Amino acid sequence: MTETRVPVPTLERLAIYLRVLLDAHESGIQTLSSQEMEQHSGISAAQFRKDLSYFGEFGKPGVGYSVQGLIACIERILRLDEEQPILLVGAGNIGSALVGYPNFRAHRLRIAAVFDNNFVKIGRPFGDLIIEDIARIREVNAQIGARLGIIAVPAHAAQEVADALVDAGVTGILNFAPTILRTPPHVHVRNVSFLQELAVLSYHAVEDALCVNGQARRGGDDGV
Amino acid sequence: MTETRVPVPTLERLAIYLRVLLDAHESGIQTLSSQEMEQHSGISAAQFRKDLSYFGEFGKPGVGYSVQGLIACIERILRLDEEQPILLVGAGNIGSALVGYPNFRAHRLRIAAVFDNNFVKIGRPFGDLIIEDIARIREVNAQIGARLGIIAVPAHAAQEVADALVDAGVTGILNFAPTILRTPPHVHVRNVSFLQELAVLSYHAVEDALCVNGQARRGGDDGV
DNA sequence: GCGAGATTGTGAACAAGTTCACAAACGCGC
DNA sequence: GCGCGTTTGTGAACTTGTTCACAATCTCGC
Ligand SMILES: NC(=O)c1ccc[n+]([C@@H]2O[C@H](COP(=O)([O-])OP(=O)(O)OC[C@H]3O[C@@H](n4cnc5c(N)ncnc54)[C@H](O)[C@@H]3O)[C@@H](O)[C@H]2O)c1
Ligand SMILES: NC(=O)c1ccc[n+]([C@@H]2O[C@H](COP(=O)([O-])OP(=O)(O)OC[C@H]3O[C@@H](n4cnc5c(N)ncnc54)[C@H](O)[C@@H]3O)[C@@H](O)[C@H]2O)c1
Repeated sequence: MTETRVPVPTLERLAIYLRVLLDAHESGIQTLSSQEMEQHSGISAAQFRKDLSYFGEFGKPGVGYSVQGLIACIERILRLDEEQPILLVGAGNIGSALVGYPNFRAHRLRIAAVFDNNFVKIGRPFGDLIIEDIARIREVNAQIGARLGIIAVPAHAAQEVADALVDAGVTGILNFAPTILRTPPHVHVRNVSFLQELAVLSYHAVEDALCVNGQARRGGDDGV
Repeated sequence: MTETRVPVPTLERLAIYLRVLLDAHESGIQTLSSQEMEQHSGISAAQFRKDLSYFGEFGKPGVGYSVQGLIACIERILRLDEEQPILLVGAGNIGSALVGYPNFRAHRLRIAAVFDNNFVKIGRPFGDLIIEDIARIREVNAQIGARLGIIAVPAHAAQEVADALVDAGVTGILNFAPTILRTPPHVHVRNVSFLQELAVLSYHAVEDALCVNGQARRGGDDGV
């Protein structure tokens, strides 16, 4: 385990492993080999072991990994070992789905406050919370101390909301709006784009249809 | 342009380019250089050109790319040049956000039918649609001919829904449920996991906080 | 305690994707 | 038409991430 920078794909998979482990724990399974992890996660056993090797040694040769122990380790790595408060901005469709989502709890992620700028909405209940004025975000987060924020506002408002989140002390942003956000270097942004996902599927769906129905046809495109 | 298999990251970026181009078109811009694309998309000019090179030559040296022309080309590549019907399964929170989402239109993606198995919901209106019985999915898609499906049901029901979608002729699935789906090889699946995204952010958010506040502290973890 | 069988952790080989750098292509002004 | 500044398209170099393969480690039964 030579301490290098951890690849992002590894972090993404860590969350998948964690889900599998929680399921296994639920089912009363005590121990899991990398082989079994491959079965359940679809990620190769070698990849699983390599991923963990960035952080230390968690398994026992000949046995596998303690489910409970590994859960604790991965949670610690991902800082999910203690509750992570989150600021949600945008009390619309997406925001609505998120506040009601029960699975966050299992990962100790909690939406701690919701903000909007529509003063018809401000003051109204939203899930367990009351919608707050976006103007008060700094002040509110002085209490909460959240490092994570979610942007669920229309694209044209996303940048100013990002600025407000950063100003309020957030260093990680999950962005649902279809825009590129400009943020200081210490702030991490991850974009969620359903359109992008569907576009990729669209390409493949038809591509494969051609290969299945017609004869497997490759190249042939003149390109001009 | 040697005809090779197109990398998935390239396809993902194609959707981003398309969005930038549509914005530019909206603003009346006629021509765009790869340099300008970098400005707007955050993706390097070289990457942009390399991505396009998988599909042909679309620009003019010394000038750049015709915005309108490139929009048409990328739409054709992503099969977004004619309407793509989509089957949505699960008329819950996520489903609700999706049916009401206006941006799909701009990409010629249309949710053509919604299915659920809760017979309190079946028959009710949902956006512009009426919720259909999941049992009728094959029959309904015989009319529609959709190749794309979205799974927005609880995790425990996701696999059977996936099977139903495949049976109905779908070859691309966007999956919101936190499970690994088992599908035939010709079916492409993309998973959307907010938890995963947040977990990655959680790692970085705190990691960076340490580097900013405390002294840049690396290693030191005993790992056992 | 010791051999058999299982499984880990990891360097080394490999694959995939990104960046570089430059020749070829273009438009424009003269 | 011709040189000049601009920008493309792309092989080659580089970087990053994945897979392989095997020595080292552990358990268990006897
Ligand atoms: N609905 C979907 O299925 C879907 C899918 C993909 C992406 N998105 C994107 O997610 C974002 C949110 O989508 P939605 O459907 O929830 O939108 P929505 O219109 O339902 O909600 C947006 C909310 O943001 C609030 N808002 C606007 N400007 C604000 C500001 N400056 N500060 C604070 N709040 C502000 C509005 O008052 C509204 O309550 C959009 O960018 C959309 O493109 C939505
Ligand atoms: N809500 C969120 O913010 C969120 C976030 C991330 C992931 N997800 C995931 O997305 C999925 C949907 O979430 P949601 O909040 O919309 O759930 P939901 O409970 O609001 O809706 C689920 C819908 O699926 C229907 N359904 C259940 N079994 C079915 C079956 N066999 N066939 C057809 N329909 C069936 C239910 O009747 C219900 O209408 C879940 O897997 C959830 O884990 C949700």
